[in-house]
Amino acid sequence: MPAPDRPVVTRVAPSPTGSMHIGTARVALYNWLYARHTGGTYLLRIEDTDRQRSTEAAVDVILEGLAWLGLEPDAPPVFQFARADRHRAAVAELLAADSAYPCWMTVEELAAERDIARAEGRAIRSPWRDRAPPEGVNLPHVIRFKGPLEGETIVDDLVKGTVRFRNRDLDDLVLLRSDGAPTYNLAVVVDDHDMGITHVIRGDDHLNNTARQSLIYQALGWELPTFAHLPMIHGPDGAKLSKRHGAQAVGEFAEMGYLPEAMRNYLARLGWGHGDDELFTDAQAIAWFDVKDVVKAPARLDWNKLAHVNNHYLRQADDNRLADLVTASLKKAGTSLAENGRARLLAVIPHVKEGAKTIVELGELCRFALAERPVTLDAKSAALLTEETRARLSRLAEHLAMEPDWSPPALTASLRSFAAADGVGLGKFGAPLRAVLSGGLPAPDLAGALTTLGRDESLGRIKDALSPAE
RNA sequence: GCGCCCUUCGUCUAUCGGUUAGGACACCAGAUUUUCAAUCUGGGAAGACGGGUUCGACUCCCGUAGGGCGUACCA
Repeated sequence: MPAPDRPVVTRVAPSPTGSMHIGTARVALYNWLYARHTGGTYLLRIEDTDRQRSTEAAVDVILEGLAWLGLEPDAPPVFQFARADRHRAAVAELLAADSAYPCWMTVEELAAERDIARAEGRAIRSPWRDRAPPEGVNLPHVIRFKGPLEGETIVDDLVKGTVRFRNRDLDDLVLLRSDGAPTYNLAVVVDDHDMGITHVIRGDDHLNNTARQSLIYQALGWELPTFAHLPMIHGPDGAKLSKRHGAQAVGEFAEMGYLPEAMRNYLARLGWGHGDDELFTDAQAIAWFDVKDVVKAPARLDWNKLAHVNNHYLRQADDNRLADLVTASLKKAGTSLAENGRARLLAVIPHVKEGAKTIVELGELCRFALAERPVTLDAKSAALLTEETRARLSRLAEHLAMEPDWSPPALTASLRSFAAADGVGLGKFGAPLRAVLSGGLPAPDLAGALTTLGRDESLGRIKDALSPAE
């Protein structure tokens, strides 16, 4: 346990695989929240010891993902691979202290031992643990950790509580591969120590590793950090979250039109709670968050709730920002804006954003306003234009043209007064009016649609529909 | 096989031995109505199972079942 007066240092340590799992995003968020809550520091380490998969592009995906989420680290990232010499030096220390040993087992021998060990229900053991080196000196070998065979290792986890492991169930893990490359379990310990990490907050898929890592800390004579293992995020069906559940990577959520602040709120609430609070600001989350309140059980991703949270933030978002996002989203879908597109977007967004769950959906709701005259009507809309409704729309156009105040309340009143004057209910001309204004695309209420389009465009669209193209 | 973790409404959660087990999303019904949505009102919905401990258990202990993770010269 770190000294209580030492300032908190947390870290998120993803491996660059080409995408950033949403679970990683939540781990980052919790580390960030805890660091902010305690006035500590939040760091990033790229675990790039797997040279095959670790590309610059894969690293960028992580950096961009964190930036998008607003969870950038407080210092430049540490690259694990670059610290390989330091890791090897730590192994030299372990070797000198008789806490590690070279192992010359061949892959075949290892496979055979694995089979026997499994059959006997025990951990694998290397014969080289207590044996002198072989004759031929330069044979390839790995360096293994020499852990205790008796007693138990206790992990005091902030989330899971006290977890006990019998040391005899723990095998002597490989520290250095036969090519001299450090392994993950060694590297994390050395890096977390060197980076001064006080709280290791990570996915609970690492809980089993923790016992063996604790042993390494002890062998090196280092103070243990506090551990907190977070449950994983599953798909709606309870299985491990994967592509087939709709999305898995942070970038996919961004592309689908979720707002980063919505993701933060949703992810924070998934596996952690503060009474009945559902929607909260970053400041509130920081004030309330504590790792010890994290739930123990894995949580399932719920698209409905995410949509609800996203809608909440969409309503609050600045319209200019939304216009930017919608523009980008439409562009991705192959629609580029006309010259007055920006102005039209800004006019329509306030009227439709309450009904949108995502940016993509918001874009769909904006489409009717972006259409160029003459607006093409879909079949259903065209069918509404009978002789009778045309005549009524014509009278309505005259009526609206005289309306001095082109605002929602005035237009609502105007539509009512027209209905009265024409001796019909709103239902008689509401649908056709909507049809000629929107062409059949989704649109807000009539007054909202008229306001969005403006006087000229609205009257123009009505007029277009009255003189059908021959 | 062995080891470790987990288990409250469909989902996310509250409860920290004594509650009519609360909230949110979703769902259902109704209201509103110019489409869809939004909005408003109301409703149904839970402690996996079996043993203990206790005056009292969702809460503590044990077992069972189910799920997850690990068991790599991946991370």
